[in-house]
Amino acid sequence: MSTTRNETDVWMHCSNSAVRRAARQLGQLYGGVLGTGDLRSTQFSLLSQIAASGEPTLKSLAGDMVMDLSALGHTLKPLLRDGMVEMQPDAEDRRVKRVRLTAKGEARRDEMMAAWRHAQDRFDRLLGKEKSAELRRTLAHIGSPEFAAAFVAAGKDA
Amino acid sequence: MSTTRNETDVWMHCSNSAVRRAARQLGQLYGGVLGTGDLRSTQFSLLSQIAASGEPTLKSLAGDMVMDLSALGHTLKPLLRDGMVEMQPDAEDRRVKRVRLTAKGEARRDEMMAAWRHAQDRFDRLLGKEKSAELRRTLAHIGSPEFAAAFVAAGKDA
DNA sequence: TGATATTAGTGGTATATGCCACCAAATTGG
DNA sequence: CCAATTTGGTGGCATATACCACTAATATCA
Repeated sequence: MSTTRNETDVWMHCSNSAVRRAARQLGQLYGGVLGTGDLRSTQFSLLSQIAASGEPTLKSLAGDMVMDLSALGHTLKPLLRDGMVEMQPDAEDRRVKRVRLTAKGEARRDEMMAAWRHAQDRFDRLLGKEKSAELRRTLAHIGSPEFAAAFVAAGKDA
Repeated sequence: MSTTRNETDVWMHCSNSAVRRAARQLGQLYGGVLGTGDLRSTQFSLLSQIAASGEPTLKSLAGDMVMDLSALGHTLKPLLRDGMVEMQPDAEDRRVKRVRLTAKGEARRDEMMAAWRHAQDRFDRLLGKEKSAELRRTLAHIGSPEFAAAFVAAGKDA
């Protein structure tokens, strides 16, 4: 009755549309596997990055996530409210705030790890392990500050 | 001062995190090129898909965009308000509503096409034309209903 | 045909994310 | 050391997106 899928579809031409569409799909699929627990898949990502960073400042975390600083602040609010993370001002520079996981946050994240691995395994199997790794490399590159800088620089002339 | 970028970063392991992060980056970069006009890059994508589909029903458009039906409804609201699109009930089936671009919507979209092409060209040049096309193919596959079905089916056993 | 199930959309609520204006703290230049 | 600038965060507002409960219209089938 629809879903005509022809060559005029946007995501065949526009990388931005394509990656957003894929993000929606993966959000649904991973979310389905993670189930309706305390944490959504985006929050799981954020907690994981915080854990990987140690005790990052909001600024550096926003940079790592390629997220607007204020967007990060907003996104953290429910996690603070639910006691998954805590924030405290830096001792050296009183402008700076650092985030870290609470015990509860770590516990919840640990509980989700198994389900996440299921989802990721399924994805890898479906796309092929090598293709999947290659895709992550490409996307990591696109998300890098070097890529952003080069993209902006490429527009200086035109 | 930060951005330590080590192998523990989430997007090296999690395709979902990786694609979301890349989506944020491209949103910024394309958005920067498109400038602060009437339409954001997401709205441009949506208008383009509507144009490509002819006069789609909300349901089929949501399917094409891999978007929740209600999310699509919400996303369309500002576009309706600003007269970019219009909706009318289907003649055959009174449950169904169809969307189409207004003259204004088409005009605005046309105005943005040049800027969009600049952004896309820059992206293609930076990543390499072939790699870029390959990426879009991969992402289109991930966004396809077949992929979603296979992903869900792969979880039936475990 | 009439009860039931399915389908398409709507509205509410919550998270996700960006831009802008603003504030406080720190840095820099004289 | 003080004034101007830069830097890190916050809050408001708007869009993006999901899930749920609900309604209206259609399709099914006994």
